[in-house]
Amino acid sequence: MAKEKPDFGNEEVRLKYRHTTSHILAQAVKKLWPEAKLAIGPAIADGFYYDFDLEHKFTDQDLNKITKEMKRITKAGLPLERFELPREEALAFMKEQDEPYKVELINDLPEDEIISFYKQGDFTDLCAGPHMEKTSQIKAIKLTSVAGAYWRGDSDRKMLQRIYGTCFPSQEELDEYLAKIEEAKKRDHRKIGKEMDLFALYDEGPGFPFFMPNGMIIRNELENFWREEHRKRGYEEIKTPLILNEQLWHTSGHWDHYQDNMYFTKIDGEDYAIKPMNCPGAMLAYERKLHSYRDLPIRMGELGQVHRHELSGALHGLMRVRTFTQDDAHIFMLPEQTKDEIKGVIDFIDYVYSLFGFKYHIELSTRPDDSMGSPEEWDRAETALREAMEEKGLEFVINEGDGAFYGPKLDFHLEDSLGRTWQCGTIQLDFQMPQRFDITYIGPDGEKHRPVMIHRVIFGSIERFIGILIEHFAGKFPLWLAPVQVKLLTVTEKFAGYAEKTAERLREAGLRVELDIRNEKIGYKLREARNERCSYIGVIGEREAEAGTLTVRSSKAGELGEMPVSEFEAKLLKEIKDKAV
RNA sequence: GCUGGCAUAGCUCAGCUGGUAGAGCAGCUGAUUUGUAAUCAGCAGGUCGGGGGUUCAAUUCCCUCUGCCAGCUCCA
Repeated sequence: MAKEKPDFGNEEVRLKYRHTTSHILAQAVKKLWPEAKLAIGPAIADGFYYDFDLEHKFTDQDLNKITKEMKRITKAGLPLERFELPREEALAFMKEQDEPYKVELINDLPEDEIISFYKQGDFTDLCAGPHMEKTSQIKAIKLTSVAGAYWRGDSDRKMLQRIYGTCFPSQEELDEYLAKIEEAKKRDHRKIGKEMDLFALYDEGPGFPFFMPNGMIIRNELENFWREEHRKRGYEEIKTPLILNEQLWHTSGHWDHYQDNMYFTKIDGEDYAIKPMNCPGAMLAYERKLHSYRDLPIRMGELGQVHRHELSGALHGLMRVRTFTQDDAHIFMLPEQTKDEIKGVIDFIDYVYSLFGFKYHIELSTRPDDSMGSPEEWDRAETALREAMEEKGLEFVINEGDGAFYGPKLDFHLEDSLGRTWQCGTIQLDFQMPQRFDITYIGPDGEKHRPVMIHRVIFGSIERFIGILIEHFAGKFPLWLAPVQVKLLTVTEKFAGYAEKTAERLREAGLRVELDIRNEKIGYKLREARNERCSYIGVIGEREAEAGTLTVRSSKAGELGEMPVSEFEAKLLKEIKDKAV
């Protein structure tokens, strides 16, 4: 029975397979360290893990030892047998086994839940299942790492040891997976950022990235694009200060709800804060004058640099930093304009992400524990976001309790090279700030009314977005973003004159051109130019100098052969104009 | 912040159980004038992340701080 290879294309089968392997991991650990206490061990996206509470710290050698024991268990071909117990017996059983975490899990199960166990050989685990029939169905196992993880994901609880692993129905598939991970690591934006000299982080400023000339090119192009697209969509742009006085942050609610993430300073003995968000500044900008209902919606954009105190362990290249620039905007509108504005922003985000070929998923983050405002206001805001999504026919997952303290939000998540997702775009609906700042517009009735407000970003943070771009394109950026669009290489120094003239012409046309007229072999210069990920390489020798041509190679399309400079120039300008990827 | 690991030249890395450091690439100098992924030679480059301790002697052992990596927590 069930001797055929499991269908790994089927998610249920895959999860079942890996869940069974996590039980085998637990069995092996219990065999080697009987005093280990079992927590939980689910299957996850690319594998599985199991959490243990154990005095002994697992080492890499231990992982090898455990793997050996796991292989012994799979060879033994133990059947997995399910059985159920009434609540009291289940508790007694786990108490007898001295598994306090399992006891806690059982205690927290709903009254009417059937409590089931799976037994393989001398090992039994509390588990809802399902599982494979026999341990021998598990073929290729790799334990990948050990890391700390809080019991029940609660940082106030004990930290356990988590062993991560993965498994496949064949060694070939496992090897293929591991090779893919190795490949993906080469796309790491921290590595490419260093290789292409885009940005740098120094011990002098952990989480405070420096942008180098090549990185600034990408950044400036993105910002130019951002301004142009916002202009088209009826946004105006402002810039608000980095430092504002303490009182403002009391008014906004940041003092009460966001203080742990803020930096503070004193000026002339008065308390000031460095802004962690741009909204309070935008509120002041809005209320500088009276607004008529005819003026709404007002879409006020700002490339606003914020500073947030992130925990040191959370920092990650450009993806998670302590200062970043949000491509922020605050939309002030009539209540009845809410849904259309939300839809407009959804379309805007989709337009930008699609331009780069990004895949993304959307989450609706709801009311957090520490929030401002009434449940009714939150319901109203969540409903508006939900309905806008539903009317657009878009799928989303609910991220319970992850909203901002002032309102719920739609989060747009992009993937890095290893498939980790990062929140980039977000649309947040806010009924709180308008009240707190008492901002108004004059309605048709001549009375003051309260506008509704949206906070939204498209890139999210320029820094994080650049990180995602680097990994997505592995440094081979679309031409319009590429730091070096063209590099001209001479075969010998004799052709330096023609090369310089050509470079001058292309620069004149607006292209970013570098020139390599060094006295080196063409193969050497070519190799260097390719390593620098120049978009186009133009080789210039005797033939080209005579014919007024270039021999062109594209970083994406390979050899393109010889072409007239005019044709080359037109081709590149079109590619830039089209923002081709 | 927490758990574990790591920190040697600009970069990538060697350096067994303690005896004050080495390679490749990059850089500089010279020669080579070259047609699609590395021409040759020479030179220079490091108080071995910071501080403290043990020792006759510490890059190596211990403590501590800082930073980095993976994960957790948190989040754009």
